[in-house]
Amino acid sequence: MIREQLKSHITLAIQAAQAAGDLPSFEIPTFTVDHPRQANVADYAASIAMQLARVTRMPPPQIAQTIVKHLELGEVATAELVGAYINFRLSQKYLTEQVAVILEAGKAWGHINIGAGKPIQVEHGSANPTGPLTVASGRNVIIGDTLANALSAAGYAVHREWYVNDAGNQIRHFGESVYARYAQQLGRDEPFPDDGYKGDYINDIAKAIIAAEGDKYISLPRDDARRALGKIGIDAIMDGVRASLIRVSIHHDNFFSERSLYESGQFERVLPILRDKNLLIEYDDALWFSEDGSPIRKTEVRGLKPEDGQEKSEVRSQKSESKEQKTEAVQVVVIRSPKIIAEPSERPTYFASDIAYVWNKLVLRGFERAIYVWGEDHQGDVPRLMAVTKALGLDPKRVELLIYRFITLMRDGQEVRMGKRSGNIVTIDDVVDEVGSDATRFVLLSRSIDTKIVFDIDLVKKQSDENPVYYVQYAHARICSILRKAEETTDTRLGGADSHVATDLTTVAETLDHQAPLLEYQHPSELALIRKLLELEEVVELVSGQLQPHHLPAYAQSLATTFSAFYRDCHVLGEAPEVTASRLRLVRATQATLANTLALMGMSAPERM
RNA sequence: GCCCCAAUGGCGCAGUGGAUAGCGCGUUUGGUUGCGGACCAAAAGGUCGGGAGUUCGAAUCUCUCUUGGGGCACCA
Repeated sequence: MIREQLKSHITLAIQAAQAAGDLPSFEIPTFTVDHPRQANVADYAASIAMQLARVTRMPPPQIAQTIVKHLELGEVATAELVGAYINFRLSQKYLTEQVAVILEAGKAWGHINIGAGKPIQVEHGSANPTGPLTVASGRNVIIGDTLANALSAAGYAVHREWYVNDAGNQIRHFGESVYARYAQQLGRDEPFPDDGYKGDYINDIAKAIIAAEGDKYISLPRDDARRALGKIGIDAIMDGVRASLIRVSIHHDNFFSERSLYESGQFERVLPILRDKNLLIEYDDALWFSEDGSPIRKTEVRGLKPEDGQEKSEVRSQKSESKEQKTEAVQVVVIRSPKIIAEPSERPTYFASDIAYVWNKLVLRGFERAIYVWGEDHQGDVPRLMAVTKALGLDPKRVELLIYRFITLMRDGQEVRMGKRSGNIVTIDDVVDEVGSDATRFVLLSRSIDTKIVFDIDLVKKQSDENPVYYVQYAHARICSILRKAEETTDTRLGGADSHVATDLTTVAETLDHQAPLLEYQHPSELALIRKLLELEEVVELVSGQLQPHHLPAYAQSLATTFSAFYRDCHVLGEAPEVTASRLRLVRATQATLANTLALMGMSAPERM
């Protein structure tokens, strides 16, 4: 990447200056080369001279001058001093060459290799398998999938996983619900459980089971029937979820069963690690994890209100003693208890699963990093997962938890309230049916994960003409139109081959891709466009490094805008043959960049709209 | 009460310790005898919530206050 190149040039210049005695001896600190806030100032700028003022005891402008004196940039760029800033402007020659680089890379343009093939897991989705995929979970999977795309482009070996919560109380309620509907449809007078799932889809599942297997479960003992029907129901739900995911271009490498952590004995094998460190404590008939191994007191039980004033004041005085203590609240969580479920051996708590699961990810499967995409409702669970990761002797930096804020769905000017239990849900399918997958993905990606998104279905539909998603795709379609037109009017200017070869867009594109560069680009709008194309690598670095997918839509829009300026200023077809050919190559490179950006976001790049 | 997140033009949001804080929408005024007008240009619009601190330099880091959102079940 050009930014890295410039950095190493600066480093070399500093070392040369030191060797020549122009700068004193010191260790070069980490520094950055950035885009100036105002693009017309320079392409890149370094403020290293100001950083070095103290260590060199020289005035910053003089340091900058000294560095520039020793800078050898070749024909890549020119350096200019502005005060203590070293400003770089990429040369026309360099920029022109980059178009060939982009065309050569093609679909791989934008791929960088900071990941070096390291195995990394992105777990996303993982909604309870008790109902269809909701639009609320849509943000989860779309964030996760896009990050996985970006990490993959950044050179990591990415594994995409969905964690199926197929154990626990919710699953029991779900099984009971399916059983009740099943029995009711077979004419039994079966009461529907109070905690049951009331959605119509439960009826559909029951109906399908009856159609496929008849009434055979009715004669089984109730608990057995409940379990069996629950399992069938989960499979049915997950089949539906998978179908919904495909519609938004999301693929998981694995659907990991929570239950398998117990059935395989993994959980029982991990537990001794904590026991050996004396971090497991028996209290009140339950098994607890205590981060520092201290005994459990009632006041420490998460969420339990102190029962008398004395304990309460004890807690308060402890908290207010020092600020360090406040931030390091000890994590105390129950692992299993007969109060949660009568047979704790069958299935401990959700947190117990988390323990075995993180061990499974980092140790058994050897992912260097495990990224979790969680909704804000799980925000409170972050400290305990980090605590147990540490307790297992694993580097907590390997676990990265992304907490995104929920979306508010609006329809007919009103907020749509959702709840899986009540059956009042808006599925991702509903939204995709109305506004399409591309718009759904773009809208849900367009803001930082810390920002609540108001997804107004009517607005997204109504505004479609002015919607950024169409603006971006329009730019791509327009490019394709130019390439098509080039094919119609083609002659030898398209690169030596006989003029009848180009029969479709692909052929034109391939011809362009392998053509030798003809002219050096010099129009400001041409050069601005190339600079913008080069940013894709930086965006991939940014998104994968900071795990912030919202930079992608922003870049896509900015790229489309820059292309529009070029389109306005630089006519492509019908110019002098070399000009047309050069600009066609640039247009083609823009198409590749735009298409790759859209692909990272999981969106289509339409040739016509 | 404790924890997490946020506060940046009218609205919605970007912003990596660095130069004159950007983008979209909206508003105003313009632009087509051109490869797709689903387009483009110009203008107006900011004490970056308040205060203190660190730093050569703070929208960005620290502390504090204010306001808003979320989380604080032996639920998942």
